[in-house]
Amino acid sequence: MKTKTKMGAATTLPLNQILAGDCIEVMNSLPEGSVDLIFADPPYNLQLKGDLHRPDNSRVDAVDDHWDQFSSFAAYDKFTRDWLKAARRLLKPDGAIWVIGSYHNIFRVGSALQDAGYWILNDVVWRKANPMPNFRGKRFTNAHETMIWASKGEGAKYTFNYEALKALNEGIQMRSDWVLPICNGGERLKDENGEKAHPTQKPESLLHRVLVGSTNPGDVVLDPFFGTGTTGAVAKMLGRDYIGIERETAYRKVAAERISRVRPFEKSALEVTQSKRAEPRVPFGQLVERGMLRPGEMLMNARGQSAKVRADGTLIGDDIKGSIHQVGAHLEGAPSCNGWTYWHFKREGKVVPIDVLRQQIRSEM
Amino acid sequence: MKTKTKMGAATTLPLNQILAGDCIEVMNSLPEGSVDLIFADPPYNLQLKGDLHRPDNSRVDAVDDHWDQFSSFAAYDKFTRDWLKAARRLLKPDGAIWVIGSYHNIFRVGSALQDAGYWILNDVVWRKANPMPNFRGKRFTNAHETMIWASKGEGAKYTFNYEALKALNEGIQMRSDWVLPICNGGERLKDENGEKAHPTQKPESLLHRVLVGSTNPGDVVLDPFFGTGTTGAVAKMLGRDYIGIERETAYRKVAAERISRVRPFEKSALEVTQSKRAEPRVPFGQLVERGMLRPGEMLMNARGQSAKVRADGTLIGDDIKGSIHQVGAHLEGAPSCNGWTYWHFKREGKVVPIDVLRQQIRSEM
DNA sequence: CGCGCCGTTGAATCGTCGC
DNA sequence: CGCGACGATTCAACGGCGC
Repeated sequence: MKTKTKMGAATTLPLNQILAGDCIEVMNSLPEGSVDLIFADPPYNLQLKGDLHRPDNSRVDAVDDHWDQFSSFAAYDKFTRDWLKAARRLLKPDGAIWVIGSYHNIFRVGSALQDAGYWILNDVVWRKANPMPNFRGKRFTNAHETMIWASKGEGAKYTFNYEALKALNEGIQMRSDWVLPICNGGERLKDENGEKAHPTQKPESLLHRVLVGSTNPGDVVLDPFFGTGTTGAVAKMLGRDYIGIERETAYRKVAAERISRVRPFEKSALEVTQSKRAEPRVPFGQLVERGMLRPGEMLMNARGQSAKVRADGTLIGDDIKGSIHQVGAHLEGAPSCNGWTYWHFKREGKVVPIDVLRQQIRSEM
Repeated sequence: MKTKTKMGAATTLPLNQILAGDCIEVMNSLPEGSVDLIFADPPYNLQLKGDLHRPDNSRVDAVDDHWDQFSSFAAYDKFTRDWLKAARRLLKPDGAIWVIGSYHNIFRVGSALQDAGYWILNDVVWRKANPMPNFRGKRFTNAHETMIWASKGEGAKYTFNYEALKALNEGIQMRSDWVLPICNGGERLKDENGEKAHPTQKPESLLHRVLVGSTNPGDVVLDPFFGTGTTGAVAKMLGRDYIGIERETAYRKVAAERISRVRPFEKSALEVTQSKRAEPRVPFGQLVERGMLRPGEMLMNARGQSAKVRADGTLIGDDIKGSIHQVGAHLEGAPSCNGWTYWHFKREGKVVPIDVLRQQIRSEM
């Protein structure tokens, strides 16, 4: 696994390392536009009675009056806006960000994301298969957390491996609610005393879905609140490069040991079901040029209507000339039409979609 | 059913009526501290542009109504803060509020609630059993909406009928994620032309759970964005008093007719919420995400043929890629194959069908 | 009457490339 | 940046109709 190999705009990108320090300062020291994906699990230490600290570690005396409550939100908002701004600088133009939180902080985070210019693509609910019950019976069992997935701005491109996620879900497109168990059992990291090493360790299954869905092998994934390194561990498994930032020495130690034990999956297993969009374009005219279809030959649609192939790869119907797509759309009175699946030709008595010929060309490429 | 009977702090409370006008002005005309619960379904500010077509080229009937148009986030925020302030004035000290929204607006709403001094009790996810798919394959199916439940402030009392909800949930503590179908079929109200009367009518099952859980019979429930009156209809069924506020004459008319047809204490709404579930579907990909099977690992059939597991939950054999079922069917030359019983993996020298892993997941759900 | 097939529909921020 | 061309893309529920 490579370390310190990719060059950024200004300085070297420290790949597959856990950087020590405050995430905002560290992010500001990294080269602009160098990261494909950010996954962030920021602290949400709001409203925790008895042990309330602001994100800057100053202690909050009391939250029993309205003013102090507001000041606490204001401090959290400032912290959120600051780290989101630093994160935004690091993202490539076509990069994306995931942030996870609960009702204590996710509304602050979502608003700050929108205000900073990020473009929300989905909010995704992690529905915990085995949440902790609400012991006092005063509220609903808090059985989910919310993730926000956002691109760098409206109109920005982003990576979405639609077909791979659909495959993960056995052929049905992946929904915005994910049912996954919380992290426990052997996956839950323990410290020297046998206590859990981190209070909110995220399950690897969650990161697996995030990274399979919104990155490609070789992409750089940054986690500014690395904790015990679930993001790094799954990135390594999946052949992605990671950069972790973590303030606490104890977490960095646990994370480094954990990741060193991870064995990456073999490369061939990382190739994932591809979308047709990724396939090379084949102009319809090539079918004519190659003699797979002859000028003058008739194509048919499902309703038995036909159009004639011309030497330049256009079709001519009763009252329209144009591409396979245009003539199809015209006949259907539809705004658009995929001519490849719409039109058929006859060979040895059988009616075959012309897409078969395109597949043949692609397989030879 | 009573109307205009309860006395507020200053003036008469107009019970079981639909008030015409802007909700902020109307709320400001009602007596302070007079309402037990507010349920609000404000405009979502969807920001839709252009048309969207299904793969069959039919056009999606978008929510493009004038009431959902805002010029900016700032304008939406001002609107939200204003109506939340007016609502807060109306609430009794031990009252509570529910607001529903999607990722377009819910983060603005949640932040505004917190800033106004409300105390969030839960965020509750409505997981739609039958959402509209993502037709272009560019994002996750937007399969849920989010509701925020908040008391008037930290430490305020609020109504929570724990046992009633537990009973509704077959004896298990009610969770923060509710699986309910969207409103269609006979429940969906139509106008004179047979078109849907309102673009975003909420299902009665949703309101049923909200009102059973957070009000008592005789409580006053206010809905400032009444629409076609689902809140009023369910309140009447359950023996609660309602106050609706709605700007659009057409919606008020439909709502009034609808509510007049409601018989109180009908049990039908109860039946709606309790749909018996078949065994939950477990996608094979979950075994991979959860680390029960490793990408790169080999599965075997009874004849000793094998295929390799990939990171997206597909298999790759000698000459075929696809789902566990597809690859199995291919190897057998059969039209179909149950991959769950067909494929086996090795653990500690023993060969085990993968269905064992599926059973394990189901037992955790 | 029942079953299966077909058409319709739902709070949707739903392309990308080349010229 | 605008414009035109290419061409990719859907799940569950319900109602109506035909057999």
